[in-house]
Amino acid sequence: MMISTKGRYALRIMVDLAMHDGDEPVSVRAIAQRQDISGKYMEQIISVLTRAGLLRSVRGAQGGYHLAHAPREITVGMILRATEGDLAPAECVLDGAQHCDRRGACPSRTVFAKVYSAINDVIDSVTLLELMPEGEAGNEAGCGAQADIF
Amino acid sequence: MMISTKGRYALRIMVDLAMHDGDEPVSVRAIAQRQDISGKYMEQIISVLTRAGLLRSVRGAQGGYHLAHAPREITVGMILRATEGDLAPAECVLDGAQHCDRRGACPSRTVFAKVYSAINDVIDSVTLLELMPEGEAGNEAGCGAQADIF
DNA sequence: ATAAATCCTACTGAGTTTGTAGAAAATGTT
DNA sequence: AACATTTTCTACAAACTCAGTAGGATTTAT
Repeated sequence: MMISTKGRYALRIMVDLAMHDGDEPVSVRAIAQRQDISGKYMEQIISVLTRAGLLRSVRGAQGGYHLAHAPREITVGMILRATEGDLAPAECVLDGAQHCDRRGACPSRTVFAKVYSAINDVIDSVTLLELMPEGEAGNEAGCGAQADIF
Repeated sequence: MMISTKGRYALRIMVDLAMHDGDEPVSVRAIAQRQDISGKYMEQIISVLTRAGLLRSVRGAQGGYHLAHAPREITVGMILRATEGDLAPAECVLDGAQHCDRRGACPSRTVFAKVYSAINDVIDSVTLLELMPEGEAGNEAGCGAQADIF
C-alpha cells in the first residue's frame, strides 16, 4: 500500500521543475543530477508526465521541459494519478467497476470507498505550489541527494 | 496502491467468522468453501490473524476458530494492519522513520502524512460489526463465490 | 555537420504476491 | 488404542510488478 518510487520521484521532479522554471527549458540531465535519480529512469517518468499534459517538452539541443501550468494549478493528485494510476484501495470502487455482490453493495466496498474518497480529498487539495520550499527559489527542492527513502 | 488480496481476503474471513460465530469453532475448510478462497492460502492468512490476537484457535478434530473479540471491538484497521502492515503511503511518515531532509521537514512528507492520517481515520473508525450484512446471520457474508475482483 | 537533447521500445534482475505441497502436532470420536 | 479431523509450520514455485538499464531513432540549436 505504498506509493511507489515512480510516484515519489514524479513529485520531486515536478517540484524541481517548479523551482527552476524560467525561460529556458530544464533538461532531464539537470534534474537527474540535482535529484540524484537515474536519468534513464527519470526519462520514462517525465515522458508519462508529459503525455498526461503536466509538462511541455522542447525537443532538440538546449531542449528540455517546462511546467504546462502554474504550480498552483497542478495538484498532487494529478501527478500521482498520472504516474501511479488511480489511488484506489480496491478495484470495486473505481468508476465503471461492477459490484461483486448481486444483492446490493458488498459490505467491504463501503470502507474502501471511504478510504478512496479520503485519499482523493487530500491529494486533490494540495498543489505543487504548496510543495515548494518557500523563499528558496534556486535551491534544491528538499528531499535531495542523500535520501534513498524518498 | 491497492490493498492486496491478502488483506481483502482477511476482511472476508473475519466477516464470515462474525456471521457464523457460535459455540462450535469454525474450520478453515468451512470458510474456504463459503468464500471460495484457496484453503491452503487462507490457512496462512488466518494464522497471521491468530498471531495478531484477532482470532482464537481450537486445535484438533472439530476444531477451528473463534473471533477473539466482539465484532464491535474489532476495527478494519486492526485486520488490515495485521495482514498488510501499516497502510502508510511512504516510509517517511512511519513512526521512527528518519526525515529525509536535514533542514526541516521534506515538502512531500506533509502530503503523505495527511494521506496516512486520512486513511487511518477511516479504517480505525469502521468496525467488523458494521461490515456484517444486517439481519442476514447465517447467510454468506456478501462478496461471495463468483467475485474474483474482491 | 555536430552535439545535445527528447522520444521510443525492449530487456532484465530483484522483490512481492498468490498460491501449492507436505508433513508434524494436537485432539475429539469410535 | 486407533483413527479421522483439524491446526501449525516450513519450504517451494509460478506469475507479476518495480526499478532500472540499454540502445537507437528523431529533432533541433549552434
